[in-house]
Amino acid sequence: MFPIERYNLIINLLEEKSSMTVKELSLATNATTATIRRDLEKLDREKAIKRTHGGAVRLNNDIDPPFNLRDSEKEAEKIKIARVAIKFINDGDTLFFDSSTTVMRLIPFLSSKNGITVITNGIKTAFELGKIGVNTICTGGELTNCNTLIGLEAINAIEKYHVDKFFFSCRAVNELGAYESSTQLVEIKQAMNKNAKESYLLADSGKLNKTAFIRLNLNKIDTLITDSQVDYDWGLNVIWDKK
Amino acid sequence: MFPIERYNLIINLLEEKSSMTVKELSLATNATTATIRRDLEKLDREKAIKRTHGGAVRLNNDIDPPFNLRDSEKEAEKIKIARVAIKFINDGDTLFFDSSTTVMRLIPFLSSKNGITVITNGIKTAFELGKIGVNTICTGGELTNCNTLIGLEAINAIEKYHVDKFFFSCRAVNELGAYESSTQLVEIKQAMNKNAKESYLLADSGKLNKTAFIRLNLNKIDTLITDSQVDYDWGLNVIWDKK
DNA sequence: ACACTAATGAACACAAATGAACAATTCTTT
DNA sequence: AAAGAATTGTTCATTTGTGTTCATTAGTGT
Repeated sequence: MFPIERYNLIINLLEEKSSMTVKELSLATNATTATIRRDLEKLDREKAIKRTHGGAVRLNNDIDPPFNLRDSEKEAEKIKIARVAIKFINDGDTLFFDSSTTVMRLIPFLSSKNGITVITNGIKTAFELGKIGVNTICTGGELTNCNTLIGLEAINAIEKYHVDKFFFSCRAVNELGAYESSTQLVEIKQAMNKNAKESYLLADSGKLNKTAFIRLNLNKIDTLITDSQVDYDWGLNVIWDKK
Repeated sequence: MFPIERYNLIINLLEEKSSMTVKELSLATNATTATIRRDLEKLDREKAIKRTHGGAVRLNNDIDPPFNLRDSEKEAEKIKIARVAIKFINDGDTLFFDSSTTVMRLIPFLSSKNGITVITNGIKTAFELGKIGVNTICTGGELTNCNTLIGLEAINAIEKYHVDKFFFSCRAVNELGAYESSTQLVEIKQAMNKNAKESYLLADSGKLNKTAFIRLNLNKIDTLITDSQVDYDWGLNVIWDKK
């Protein structure tokens, strides 16, 4: 086995198991513990894994928990957007929410509304909605990123409901449409879009005029809400924070 | 368990429970109290938690009081039970978990297993499973208590899967069966019980010989796991924490 | 063919992590 | 306030993992 193969194997094993000892890795790769230690040192330097006394753990793992503090990125913009978006929600509305952090910023403003029902594929979104007593329905599905439910189960759940409004975000937007990073996310959003009377795309200005991996058609999107003035005419209703 | 994993576990537990004693943490992590004290000292220095006499509390005390309150009781018992229960889970098992906090105490011990898949109707349960990289499927449904998914949607999801083992808790147990506080919870648990080869009921000793609103038949329950010796013969396999 | 380099394993002194024991400290109860 | 209980910090021993050095092997370039 070549070194590179071993590195990949180690990374894959760690992705599956979240932590492994040097001994386990040595057994799995047919290399001595000395070699594994050298590998781990290198992979740690390259930030591919996290070295620990006795073995290594996956990195990706602990980025998530401090959710409240974590996504300080574009926080102000997201709140601005939420303050605009909340004006489109009326008492008694039924809503689809995607699992994005931008849409989550709407939740605090929802407590002033009455009789709202939200269907979402975001676990944290559901949790936060539940906390403030909003009538919440969660789609089923497989969990990714500790947060988002995807797959057939999720799509089926979404297709059962027909709602008034769909609020969602994306990775990038341009005149051709909105972009996402995986087909599975696109499927979810298209299913929600299809079964909503109106759709609202929430995207901070940093996402405008960019692309990402896969496109989501904008056909039925009524309104793009963003945080600063835009001049493009993309054939849809564009609203931004005026102040 | 590596030190880093233990640190994360401590922080996660505190995030959920707002305060834990050194003893409880020692049970939960399989480390002696001396080690926990050293950990807490370190985590306090790093401002990740707040050390107190007898244990530790979390720093940002602003999140989800309702869920925490109910759950602060019987912590040590729940962890004891989890330590017994984990022995029944093997690599590659497929599992149903209910949304109880008792079953959640199993999660930290799951990271040492390989190829586990869990289907749950608990949002927090799903979230915690996702964090440690366990393959997780969430049922859909209506959200209650910020945590539990119920209703037809949840039942339908459960009925699609046939698993090896079902782990659950309840409000009370006696010789006639297990009791729950609502019919909807009973429906969920019966659906899971039906589609699992083996079922394990986790109940602290305070729940034994009590009743609650509605009964769940014990027919297919193989094993009751509890935290102290019991003398009753209820015609099922009863296991308790020996030490 | 030759010198050179990368990769690996083996050996070993050193360091980290932990548990156990116990005196000192802090909390609780009366 | 004093006695008793619980928790803590400290020290010590043990286990386990680590980094380093050295020798060997196999591949690379001239």
